[in-house]
Amino acid sequence: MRTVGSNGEATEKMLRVVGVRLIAKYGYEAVSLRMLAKEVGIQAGSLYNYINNKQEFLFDLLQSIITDLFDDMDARMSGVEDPLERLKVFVAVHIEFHTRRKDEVFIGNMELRSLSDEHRKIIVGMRNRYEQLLGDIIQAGLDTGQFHVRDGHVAKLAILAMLTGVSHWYKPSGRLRIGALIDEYTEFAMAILQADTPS
Amino acid sequence: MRTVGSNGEATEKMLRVVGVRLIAKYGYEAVSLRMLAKEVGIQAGSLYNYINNKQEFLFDLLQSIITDLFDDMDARMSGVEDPLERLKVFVAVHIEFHTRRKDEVFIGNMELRSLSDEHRKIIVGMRNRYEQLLGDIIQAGLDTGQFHVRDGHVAKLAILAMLTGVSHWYKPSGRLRIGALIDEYTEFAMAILQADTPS
Amino acid sequence: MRTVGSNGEATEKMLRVVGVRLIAKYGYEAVSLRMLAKEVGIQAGSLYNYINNKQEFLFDLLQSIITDLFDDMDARMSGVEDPLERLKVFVAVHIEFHTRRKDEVFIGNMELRSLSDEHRKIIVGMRNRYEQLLGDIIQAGLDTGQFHVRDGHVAKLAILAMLTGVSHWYKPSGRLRIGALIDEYTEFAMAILQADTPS
Amino acid sequence: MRTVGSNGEATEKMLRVVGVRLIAKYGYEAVSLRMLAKEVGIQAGSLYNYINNKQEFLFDLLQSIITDLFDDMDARMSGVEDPLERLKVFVAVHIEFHTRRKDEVFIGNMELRSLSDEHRKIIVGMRNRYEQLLGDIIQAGLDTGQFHVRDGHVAKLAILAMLTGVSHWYKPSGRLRIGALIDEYTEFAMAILQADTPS
DNA sequence: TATGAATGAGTATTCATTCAT
DNA sequence: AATGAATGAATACTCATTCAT
Repeated sequence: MRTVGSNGEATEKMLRVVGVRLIAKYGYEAVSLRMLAKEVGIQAGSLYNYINNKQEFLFDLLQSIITDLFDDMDARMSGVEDPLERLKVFVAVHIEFHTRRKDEVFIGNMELRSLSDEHRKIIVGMRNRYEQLLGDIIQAGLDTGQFHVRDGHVAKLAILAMLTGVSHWYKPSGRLRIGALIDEYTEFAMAILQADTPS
Repeated sequence: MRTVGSNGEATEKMLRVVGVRLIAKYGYEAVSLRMLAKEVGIQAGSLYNYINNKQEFLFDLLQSIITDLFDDMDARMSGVEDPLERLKVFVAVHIEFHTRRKDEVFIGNMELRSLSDEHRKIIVGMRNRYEQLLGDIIQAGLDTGQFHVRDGHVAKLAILAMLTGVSHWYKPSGRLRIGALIDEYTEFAMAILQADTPS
Repeated sequence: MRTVGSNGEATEKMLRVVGVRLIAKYGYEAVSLRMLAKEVGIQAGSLYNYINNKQEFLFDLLQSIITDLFDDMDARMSGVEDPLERLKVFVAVHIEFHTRRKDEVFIGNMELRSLSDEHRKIIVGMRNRYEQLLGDIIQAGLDTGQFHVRDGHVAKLAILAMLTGVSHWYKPSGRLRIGALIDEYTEFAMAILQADTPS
Repeated sequence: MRTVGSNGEATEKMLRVVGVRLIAKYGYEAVSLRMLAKEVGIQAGSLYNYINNKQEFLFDLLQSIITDLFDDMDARMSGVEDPLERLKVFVAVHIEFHTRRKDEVFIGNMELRSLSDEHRKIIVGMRNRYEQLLGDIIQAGLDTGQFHVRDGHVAKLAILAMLTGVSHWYKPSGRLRIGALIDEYTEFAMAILQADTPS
């Protein structure tokens, strides 16, 4: 029976937005479905019209986040071959995503612990594949002689931590434009890799 | 009601160690006092001979961690004046602490959300003062002309995220010695800051 | 997880009745929500569909009791002007209420200690206003010369304690009809006040 | 081993005084042995050098209170034969005790519910014997024709409730001297009983 | 699609009590 | 006579989840 005021699609979207916001703020474990339902404007029981259970809800969120990131990266990377150019694209896309969708990537990094073992395996696998994109770029640059860093593996980890860190402090209202940020971080990444700058 | 085996000091130490390990693995919210007590080998109620409540337990852990980090840094930094030398000390101490006491700094970064507002204010204040140590080093290097980075503030954030990241992946059994890690990260930090290397 | 038999209104009424009975018998502190829930026929957690917490449950009970008493008194007192007549009404209504709803007034007198400071302030305020009804009647009778007691304030306290005492021993199955009780207590009250009896 | 600072007798007295005060204020169930111990200045476990358990502690308190009341009454009543004189003594002793030891009689009336069945039987038996003292006085006065109340039983209950009520509101710092109070209440009791006043 | 009443297991915390020292 | 570490059972309360309506 269709209750007066029922409104499936809007509710579903809101659920996702509210879920991300609350989990980013309080953490998955600290967010109760009652709290979530209240913010969405429905009763707790009604959430089950949209989710199977709390754990799958988290998994779906995290999966769609990393999928989006991957897709963004893929689209922008296609056709770019030169390692240095690919590095610049990587930094740009990563920073853009990590500032524009900061809450989402934040929970993507924080809530892996809250996933069930099976779910975590899947998400970590996706994340590893994503991070390997940068690993491959670095290796390619070392092969071509454009990069000169000693330990490409550590460099990859260092650059990823450095770039991802923006999601911890970035505020849209802040001093820095995203473009300027990308320029800075591109220079940092190139410096770490001791990249040759084309004359 | 056997009280044989009462052993306050040992229990207290164990509580701290077990607490850090469990919180690092599952997160503060997901760790129940029952679980904690079981690992320590006492009844849940007996925890209250050592803690006032779960929240204060977390706060005390986090506070002592950052205090130790600060004290370590202070001791090693004393007498060092040159900005470049100070930068090297900062990187070395930070990496050492973040590898040797990796679980502790991990929860120090992850569990700020789980603190009460008042407790969080205190811990964040301490963390800000700690991070400003690096900010001051960078500014001093810019003033002396030893560093040439465009935006010292962003550089500080980038370096801190990069360095702190080791606590997310470091394994004592891994390929890399701490000494080698420090060397790598020192180079990275200097590269980011475009530090002059003394001839 | 059977929800067959969900029946909000009936449960709510029963909760109130059972609550009054248990608190009157064992005292608020000694009554656990488990016990209460068991008597009502639901699980302890389900109580929270009806109450916010144990303390508010008590407050709501006490508040509705004194409100009912006040309303009863108000209704029966309206239109009666003569102090002696008002005294008789007061005694009659008070005794009727304190016999017919003896458990309720009993907890109303016994459980003030169990209220939070804020709740107690409210209930005591209501009780004081109620008791002042008698104080005003006595003062009026003294003013008209119908009563001759030396200290009206002490007389008020004495009469109230005397009347309220019935809730400590009254049994519906006992020897005395409520009507006879009222007659006795009316005489006692008049005697205490040294009221002139109209010839 | 005699611990430094151990001080048995003083502790025992203090325990009684503190116990009465706390139970009067918060109620037996709401007073924890930890709270009690803290006020006395010892650890909770040390209480068991003085009490067998919490329930017996309450019983001992209540028993000694009613015993003291009984003894006071007995001593002052001895040698008095005339019903009216005995009534006056009863009122005087009762009021004196209920004002001077107000906290004690307060818990004596409030905490019967908190006694075990066996303990309660004993205390209620003692209280009934005490109250029967007044019942006997009234009956004697009716027999001699000095009192004229219709229902001696209800009169007994009414007078007892009235007299005992002082323990609910009496404050030593208040307006009324105990002597004046006794005079008032003696008049009230005589009025209730319609006692002949000797010319 | 939504409600609201319900479950049963869980949570942090408190408590009376014990006992080796 | 006192401590302090411990127990085991209890307490108020929360939670994810179910399901008849």
